[in-house]
Amino acid sequence: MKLNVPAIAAEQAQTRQQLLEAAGEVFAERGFRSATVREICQRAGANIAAVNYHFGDKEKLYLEVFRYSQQKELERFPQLRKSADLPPEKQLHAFISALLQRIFNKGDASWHGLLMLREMTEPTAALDFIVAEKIRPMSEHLWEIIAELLGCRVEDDRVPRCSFSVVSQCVFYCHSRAVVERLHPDQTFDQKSLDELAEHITKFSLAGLKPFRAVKK
Amino acid sequence: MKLNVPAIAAEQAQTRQQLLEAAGEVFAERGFRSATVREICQRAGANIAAVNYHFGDKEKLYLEVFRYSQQKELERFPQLRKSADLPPEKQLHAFISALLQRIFNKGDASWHGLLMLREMTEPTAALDFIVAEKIRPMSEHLWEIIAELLGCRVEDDRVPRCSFSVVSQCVFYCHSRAVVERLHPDQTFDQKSLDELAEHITKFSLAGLKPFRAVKK
DNA sequence: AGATAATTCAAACATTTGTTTGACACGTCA
DNA sequence: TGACGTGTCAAACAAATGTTTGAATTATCT
Repeated sequence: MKLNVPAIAAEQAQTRQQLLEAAGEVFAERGFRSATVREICQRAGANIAAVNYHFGDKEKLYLEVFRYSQQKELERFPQLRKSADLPPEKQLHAFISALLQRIFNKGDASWHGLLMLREMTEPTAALDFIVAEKIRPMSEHLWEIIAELLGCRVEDDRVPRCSFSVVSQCVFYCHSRAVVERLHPDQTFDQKSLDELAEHITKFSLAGLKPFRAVKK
Repeated sequence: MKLNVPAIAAEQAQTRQQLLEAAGEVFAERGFRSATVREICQRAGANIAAVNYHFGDKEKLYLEVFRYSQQKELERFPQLRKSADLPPEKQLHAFISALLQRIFNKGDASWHGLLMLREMTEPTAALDFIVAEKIRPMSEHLWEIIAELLGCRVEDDRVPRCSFSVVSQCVFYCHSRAVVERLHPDQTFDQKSLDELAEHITKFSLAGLKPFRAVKK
């Protein structure tokens, strides 16, 4: 079964990347265990032996997918941090909005979020990588915003709890999407809904933070 | 391999139930696909053929586990609804507290929550059952509380959004437990922490609801 | 006790699946 | 041109796994 002539050298060295893309899809759809290297290779247009040749085995491919995913997401969403000149209320809104954008990123690789979701219920070494490279930086950024809004130090006990209260409202629509869709079948997640959602969460959170504000000093 | 003599007739008719218990554990630990009927039967002290004999096949066993789980939870947590004589603020606190108790139920069947978690990332027919039998009733109860706090009708658009903001803070510690543990390794989930958490979420939510209150009429 | 149905058991079957193998194609460089 | 390294391919291998089977065991009822 020979492919057509064009794109010879081009596709040649791309097998590895196509495997990563296909693996990302399949792992996200089926999970590590249920995903088969046969399907991955088929979707990548590669031979069954390609995975073992390029990555060693299925598990090494899985870990490599996360590095690849993280790298691609960095290209897609370069900034998100550093806007310290804005008032903290605006910063919080920007944070929430950006987080929702990432979560519902329908772009060319919507499997990033799904893969992370799977790591939640069944953590592997990949989750340590994700937390260290992705979640902790975001979390610390949010802490700074929250601490400023509360008027306390970042190390204060109230900061992580209130941060969780904010983040939880965002990730909820990702984690519990299946339930939300069953409870409210008409709910959509287009850009307009996302903006409204960010608005709601910001309003709710800013008000929710108030009783935790440090006493004037 | 003969077992010892005592508990003959007792264990005999229990094979089916022991299979359900063991299946609940294994499905929760490994997921539907990765769970093997061999391990389930081994943990239940039954023969490999027991699953097919008592339930038909692995998938029917899986669905039966959810019915069994739901039934057991109803025995464990009978009430949770109906306390309309209390002020809505107290009702909200009771709801949040009860939800956290359920989520972190360490009792004789801590796999209920894990199983639900897996259904989130990979919904099957079981999720429809759960939503209809378990989640929707709880959700509607919360709607009534929220509507009363907001001073609006249950059908108002603000009600489901604000409800999600409340529920999300509770289920977050279940869904993102793996991340929370990595960010805050010292965090525990004993009874005392749970009470404090319920306190926090209630305080945050009651304040968060304020700007959404209907204008006086 | 004896017949009948229900249940359990060890073994085998058929399929799936990750991995390996050895041959083949292609480009590079001496 | 010829040797060599890289990448690809079809086929096969070995292990795991859901399911089936037919005999053995146990319970139930007359």
